[in-house]
Amino acid sequence: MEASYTIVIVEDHILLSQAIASLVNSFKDFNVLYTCKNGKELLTKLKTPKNIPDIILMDVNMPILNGIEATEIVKKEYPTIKVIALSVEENDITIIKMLKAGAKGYLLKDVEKDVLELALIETIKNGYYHTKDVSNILINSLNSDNTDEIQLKAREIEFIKHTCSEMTYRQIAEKMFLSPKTIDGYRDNLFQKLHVKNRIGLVLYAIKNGIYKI
Amino acid sequence: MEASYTIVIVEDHILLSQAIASLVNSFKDFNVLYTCKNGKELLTKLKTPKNIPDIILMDVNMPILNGIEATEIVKKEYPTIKVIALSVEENDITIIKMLKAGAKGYLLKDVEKDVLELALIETIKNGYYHTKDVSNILINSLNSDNTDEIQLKAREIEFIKHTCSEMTYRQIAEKMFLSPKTIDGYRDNLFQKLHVKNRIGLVLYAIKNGIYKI
DNA sequence: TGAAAAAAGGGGAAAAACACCCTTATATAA
DNA sequence: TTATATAAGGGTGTTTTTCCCCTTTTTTCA
Repeated sequence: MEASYTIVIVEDHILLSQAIASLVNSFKDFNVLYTCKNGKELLTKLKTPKNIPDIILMDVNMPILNGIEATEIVKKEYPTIKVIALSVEENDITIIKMLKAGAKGYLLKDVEKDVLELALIETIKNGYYHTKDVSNILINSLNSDNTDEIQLKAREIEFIKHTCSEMTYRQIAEKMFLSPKTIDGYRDNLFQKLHVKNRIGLVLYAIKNGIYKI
Repeated sequence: MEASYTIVIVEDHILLSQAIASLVNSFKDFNVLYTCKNGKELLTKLKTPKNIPDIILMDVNMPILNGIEATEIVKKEYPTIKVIALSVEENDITIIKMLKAGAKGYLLKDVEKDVLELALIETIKNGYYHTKDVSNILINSLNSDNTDEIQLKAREIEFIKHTCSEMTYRQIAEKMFLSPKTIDGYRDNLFQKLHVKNRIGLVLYAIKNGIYKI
């Protein structure tokens, strides 16, 4: 029988993308339709009906259009496509965000290839696949109500970015056309909001959450 | 003819490791002997003579024993094995460190698979392979004498780590059983040494160089 | 072994960061 | 339409950081 399912890989590192493609192609019943470098490229591709796959293997950290945003759009526009997240990120919040966005599974990049194959099979069969680790994270996140997203405003993000660039608050004030006193307000506000003690806490938060890239 | 060359892959993310293995096995004339999760595992494996490969594809950022240290040891103990670095790291210093350690090539993880194959072929044939980008970095590094390694002392690293944990200098002084004034000296010294403007620069440096892990 | 370099400690002052608390528009939702 | 939230701006005072200068002690090495 010709029961082969089509996979699309979205991953910004081409070599890894092609390597994973090679692996997936070695699985019985699965073959890779094409690969993409980021979410934007994927959305362009999907506009052609013959480019609609059964499953998308989606990296989370990508430039231009990241995995979370891309998944949201894909689920809205092509609800039949199943998305499996593939990431090095073990961060609870990222995982939850990705699942909220509509991913049917979340695989860490240090699983065995058999797990990947199983995830593909199960997702076709049952519509989803979760490893034990991810299930645990999900359960924990339901218990503790840490789901309340800290929502940062564009202006606050701008401020944080400048802080990360070793600028003094006075310099930031000039750059943002605000008085140093207003900048003081931004800072005080963020310290409280993000539960940090000082500028360094801000920088750490920014790096953790992808606001500032090293 | 039976002219097949053996490859070992050292990479901490198992799925990627196996994916790259699948890719390399698809190349004519190359096949993967085995894969390792880190440098330590590699060194254990290499003790058995039949586990000596022609080429090692070595990730740079790994836990336990990283690519740079592992390469140094491999080159010393098994000088005939050729090491090719495989990394997402585009950082000049990392690349130079890796090449100094004895790597015969440095590939970024966003090259095409053909480049990987070419690198393997060329390394067998000529003993080395460099992409244009890496060659440029090498040339630049020879011109500018930024080769002078910044050598941090254990005590300085301790200080930086504390700084990264949102501690004030007074708190650090207590923790390190030093007077706040001595801590001042550490800081001033490091600012100069690492060419940074303030604490934030220190934190950024620490994260970039793996001194402080987020 | 004696000079040089590095580590440890410090004084004083200016600048910046931090904390707390306030006003005034301006939306925005009940 | 009146509460309520939110964005922008600010005052005052304390603490911490930063900078530039210095001395003493300990290592290092020529």
